[in-house]
Amino acid sequence: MAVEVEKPEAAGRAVPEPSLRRMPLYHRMLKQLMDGQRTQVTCTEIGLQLGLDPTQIRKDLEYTGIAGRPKVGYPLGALIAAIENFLGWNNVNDAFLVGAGNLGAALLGYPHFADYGLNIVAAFDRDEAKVGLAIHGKEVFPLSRLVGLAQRMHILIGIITVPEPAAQEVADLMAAGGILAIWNFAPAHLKVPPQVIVHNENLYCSLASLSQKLAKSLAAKASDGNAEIRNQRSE
Amino acid sequence: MAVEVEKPEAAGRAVPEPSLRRMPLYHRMLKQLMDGQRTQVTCTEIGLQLGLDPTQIRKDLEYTGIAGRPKVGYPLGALIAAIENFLGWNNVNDAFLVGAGNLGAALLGYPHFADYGLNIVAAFDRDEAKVGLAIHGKEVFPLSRLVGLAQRMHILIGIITVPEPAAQEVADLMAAGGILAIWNFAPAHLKVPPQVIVHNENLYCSLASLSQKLAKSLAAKASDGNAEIRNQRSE
DNA sequence: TAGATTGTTAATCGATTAACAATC
DNA sequence: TAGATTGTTAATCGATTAACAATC
Repeated sequence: MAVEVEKPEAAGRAVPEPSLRRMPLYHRMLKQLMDGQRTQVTCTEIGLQLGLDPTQIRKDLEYTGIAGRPKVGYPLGALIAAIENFLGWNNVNDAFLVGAGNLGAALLGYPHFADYGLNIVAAFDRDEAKVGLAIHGKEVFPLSRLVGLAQRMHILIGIITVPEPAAQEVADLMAAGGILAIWNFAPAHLKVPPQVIVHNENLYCSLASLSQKLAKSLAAKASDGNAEIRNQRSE
Repeated sequence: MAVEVEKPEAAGRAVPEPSLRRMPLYHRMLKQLMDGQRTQVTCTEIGLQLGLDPTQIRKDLEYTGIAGRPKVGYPLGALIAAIENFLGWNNVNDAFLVGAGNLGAALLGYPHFADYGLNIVAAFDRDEAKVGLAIHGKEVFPLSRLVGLAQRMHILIGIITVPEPAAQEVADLMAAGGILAIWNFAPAHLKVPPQVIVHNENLYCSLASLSQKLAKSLAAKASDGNAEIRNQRSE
């Protein structure tokens, strides 16, 4: 007998990455409005504040399931709650961080991650000298204990802040420990099993984009300047 | 007399942001190949290694001005040089970093930024206790000296690693100091003059995207599991 | 030559933006 | 009512992917 498998409604249609990344911007702005005794907010207002198109915001907010009222806008409290619910900030995930160097320590000390669904419960490092230390209140364990502890504690999120050459090995350990989402700060292309989600936070990529734009803007300015000089001469 | 202003060729057609962000990935991979005595490389090969489409890579590489040869590929050394030149990594820009906290210190200690066109020459902080310290060899100056020093040293890049409430004020100081590109790590929407480029590196935005995907993937899995149970029952 | 790869043009896909009816 | 805003559909825009001739 052929069994009709229902399409899991949870899968639904994937939310566009840019929309996901704008959600926290809305959330922060709305929280600030909330402090000012407001109860309603319109897309026009959010757009003005954040420099975004109101239509785009309306479409983004639709993903959260909130309903607004024409001319009035969205109820502020309900909207904030809808965003938090949509992003899964209500059920906080425990996470392991591997690589207790400068950047790792900075993330361990990052404020308010818990408000954003992330709770870093422990750090790991290969360096014996770091093992046993507490950095911003999080204990550092030896790398050898990563797989076992991740399995036992049902850890789902791993953060990689090791140097590039060690990144793949750490990713392998995380996958072996049952971790399903990796936030990777090492400039490396990780190979992971298909069920594991990887998010690369490669600062060199961001920097490349910034510096290329700066170079281009300077070149344009220099060119404008030259044109101006030519124009003055020809007058 | 109406003067015909030539369109500055430097402006050209803007390079897509995704292409810019892939450049460093190519660069790193090619550098590694270079160590292995190779002299040529094809898009097929790069694509296989990085999990990208060869056609996309070919289009990206076209922006650097490199020319390849059918069946042979691109000359490795020339390609690396073309990428570096395209991204402006040959002329390194001096930068100021404001906010010598955890994250700021991590960036001050970030390795190889100079190889990627960025040279952080000084840090600034409002905290008197930090002023005068050297963090990873970079001296910390009081915030009050930012504008003057930026002007005198012709600094073009500013990095913001202060807490959110101070970010706008720091951006204003940077703009006043003649800085043209801001790499902003504070979760704030900065208002800057039109000539200033802002790149936001908001970790909460990345995290939101990651955790929402994880939540969705878990929901799908749970739903699959339920479907399986239903199927077993119906057999 | 045969076959793989480049360079380039066309088709597709997805996100943003515009248009507009419904409604408060 | 008049006018602003939501919700939704269509048009536009830009990036990715496919197709294919040129060529090594």
